[in-house]
Amino acid sequence: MSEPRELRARGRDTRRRLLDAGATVLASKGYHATRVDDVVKVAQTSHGTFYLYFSNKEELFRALAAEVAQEMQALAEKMEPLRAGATGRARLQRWIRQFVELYRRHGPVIRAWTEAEIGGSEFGRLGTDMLTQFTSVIVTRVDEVAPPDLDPTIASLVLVAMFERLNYYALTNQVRVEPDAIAETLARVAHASLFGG
Amino acid sequence: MSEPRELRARGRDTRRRLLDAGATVLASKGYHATRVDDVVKVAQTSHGTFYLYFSNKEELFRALAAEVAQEMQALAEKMEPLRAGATGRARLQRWIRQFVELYRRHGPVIRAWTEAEIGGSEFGRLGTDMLTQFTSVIVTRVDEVAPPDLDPTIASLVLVAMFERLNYYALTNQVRVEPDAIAETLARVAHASLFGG
Amino acid sequence: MSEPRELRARGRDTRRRLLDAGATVLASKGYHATRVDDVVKVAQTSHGTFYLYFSNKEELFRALAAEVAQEMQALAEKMEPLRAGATGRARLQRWIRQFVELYRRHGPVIRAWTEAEIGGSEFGRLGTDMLTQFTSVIVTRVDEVAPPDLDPTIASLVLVAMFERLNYYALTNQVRVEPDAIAETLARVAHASLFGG
Amino acid sequence: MSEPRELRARGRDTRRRLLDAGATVLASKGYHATRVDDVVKVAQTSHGTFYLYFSNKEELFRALAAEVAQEMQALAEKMEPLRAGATGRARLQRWIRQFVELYRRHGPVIRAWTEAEIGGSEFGRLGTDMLTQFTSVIVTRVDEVAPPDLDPTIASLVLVAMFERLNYYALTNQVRVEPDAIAETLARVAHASLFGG
DNA sequence: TATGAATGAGATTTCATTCAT
DNA sequence: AATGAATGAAATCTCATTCAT
Repeated sequence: MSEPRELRARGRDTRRRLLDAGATVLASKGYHATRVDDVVKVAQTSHGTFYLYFSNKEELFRALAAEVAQEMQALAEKMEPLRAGATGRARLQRWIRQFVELYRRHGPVIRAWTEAEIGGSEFGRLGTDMLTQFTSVIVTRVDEVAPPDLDPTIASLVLVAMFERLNYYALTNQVRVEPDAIAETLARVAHASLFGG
Repeated sequence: MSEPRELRARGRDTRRRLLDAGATVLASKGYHATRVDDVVKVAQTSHGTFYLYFSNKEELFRALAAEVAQEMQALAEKMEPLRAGATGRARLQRWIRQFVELYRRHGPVIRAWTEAEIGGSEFGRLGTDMLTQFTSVIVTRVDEVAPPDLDPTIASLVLVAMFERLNYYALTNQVRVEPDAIAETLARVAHASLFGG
Repeated sequence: MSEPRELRARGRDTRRRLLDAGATVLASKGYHATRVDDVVKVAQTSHGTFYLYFSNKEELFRALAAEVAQEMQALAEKMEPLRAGATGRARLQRWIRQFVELYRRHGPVIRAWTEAEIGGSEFGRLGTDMLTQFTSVIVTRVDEVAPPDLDPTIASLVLVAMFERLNYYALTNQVRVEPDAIAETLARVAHASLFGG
Repeated sequence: MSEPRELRARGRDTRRRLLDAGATVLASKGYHATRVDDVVKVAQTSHGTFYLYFSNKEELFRALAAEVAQEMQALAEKMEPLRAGATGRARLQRWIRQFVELYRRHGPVIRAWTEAEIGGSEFGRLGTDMLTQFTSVIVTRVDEVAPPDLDPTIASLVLVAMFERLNYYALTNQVRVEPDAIAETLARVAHASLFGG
């Protein structure tokens, strides 16, 4: 079914259009409220074509998620060791700035994970896994520097939690905050929690 | 329609059962996937009865949300001024401990807000409003003590973000973390970000 | 889902109407070509109602098949020992006459089994099982009287084959044959094949 | 459309491959469940190509049926006059043996006729016609020898019914019966019904 | 106050056939 | 002669809401 047929240029284009349309609709309606109908309308194609490329709605989002997961994984691995001092904080801030950028581009998909988590769909599990994996890299870094009385796992979860959620607030709510301000504040709080003020 | 008819004891009981059932189902399936059918099954009553008490599905969740909103408002107002030092941190931790407890009881509804936010339902807006209101109290407290180079609004958002999300992770994911450990870590990070290590 | 809810008189009536409608449509269109739409039209009800009683199309036919299977089983068990001579043949003929009657009433369902057999649906398997069971009773009777050089199993299959198919031809094709003539010829051929002319 | 264009060797080959694929799929899925998609996959060609050779799905099956019909007609005409006695029976058995062989090769198509009969498709009618024609030859032979109190038409239908169905049972059901055993039993029963034991 | 039954709009999915290269 | 891609009509199924008792 979903056995990835060899695609010619046109086919690849259509598939891409469907993926992009999926992301767009996801952004405005959320996972559960997204209709295949909306997606094909945005992609300017037909129902039939949709099922030519994805065997169902969930698969479209899995494909979308896989793309994002890959980027997140890559970003996680780019995180350098944490360091005290202004230089260390600046370095952390630069990394967070990239996270903000990534969230800006893929926030809808990441949010959709969360939404799908509840109810135990395949897709939701993918999100949980991603977060877990992402966090585990952070744990490594935190572990290297955390004071002995701070549990590195919980601390890392706190960091990921605030990274993710603040970006979420910034993206959805009226709260108009500049990406740089976000990154700065996050870096400051994260750094302070590990190395003190 | 929804103008609360005078209810006898039996009626009040049925209504209560429906609300509780709503919360239960919300917890396991999330907002969009919750079916009236599930709710009435759990409440051990019928479709017809449901619509005797709520004019539609959304109204049930609004009622549920109103209850939670009230508790959150009360908790926010109980937040005392923030103080440096071990005593200040301990006091903050006690307050956070109460938040953890509240989240433990009402997490599903809070999560559902988030889920419903996307797509712009009435219910979703209610959640946004709640968070905004809740945050605004925090802002007041943070404003009293934040160093001049820290934006109190963003900082407060960071705090709310990490409060909410860490609890969320703790409640959904496999991550088995004790309520007290959560409160402690959150208090520590929050305190450090405002007063230094 | 299909857990047989307790049905009140009205519900039982609707369910019955759907079953009868199913049999009617089956008769005119066959299994694969039958549309839920046709069924509900004949039953004078709605799509929604259909799925209140059967969780899908196949289940309707399974229910129908179960009813027929029960009648067939009962008829098989009513078959008396086979005997040579005019009396024996007359007795066999009376039994076959009942089979003809049964086929006249339930032919469409029996035919649908055959149609569904190919492709391996649940429903198809039910048909195979029924035939097997039905045949096995015949085998018992044939075994009591068959000459030593006649394999009772194959012989019984031949009998069942001609019983079923002749009725089928009579019911579908233009071939206008009277039920009594069918029963007589079948009895004659069956009797001759076991006891000679 | 379907007016057979002059085909070069390559075209003939493709057409043949499609016909064979059609028979294969028919065998495993039955008429109604056969998809053009399955056929072209087995034939290792494309949708577009399919419609180059057949103007629609039904036409493929008509072509297939025509081939089988021709063989059946030929076999029917090869049936020699029926005779009493061991020699006559042996002769009949040899003919039936050929029928078994034919059914073994073309059973799927013959079964598909039956399946398609219901619902009144062109293809189904073709099957009915074929059976009628086939039976009419048998009637001629039976008429020559049937005792006066046996209706030759019904008797012939009985014979055809048991020929067809027993082979069908043997081919589909688990019933493992040897071709020779089938032919022998069929010959015995048929012969007995006409000439006595 | 309660409830079993019914409804129908709308969502997903399938597949024969046509198109464009 | 061949084929990858596209289409859209039609089918199945879901579920919030209303009805009738």
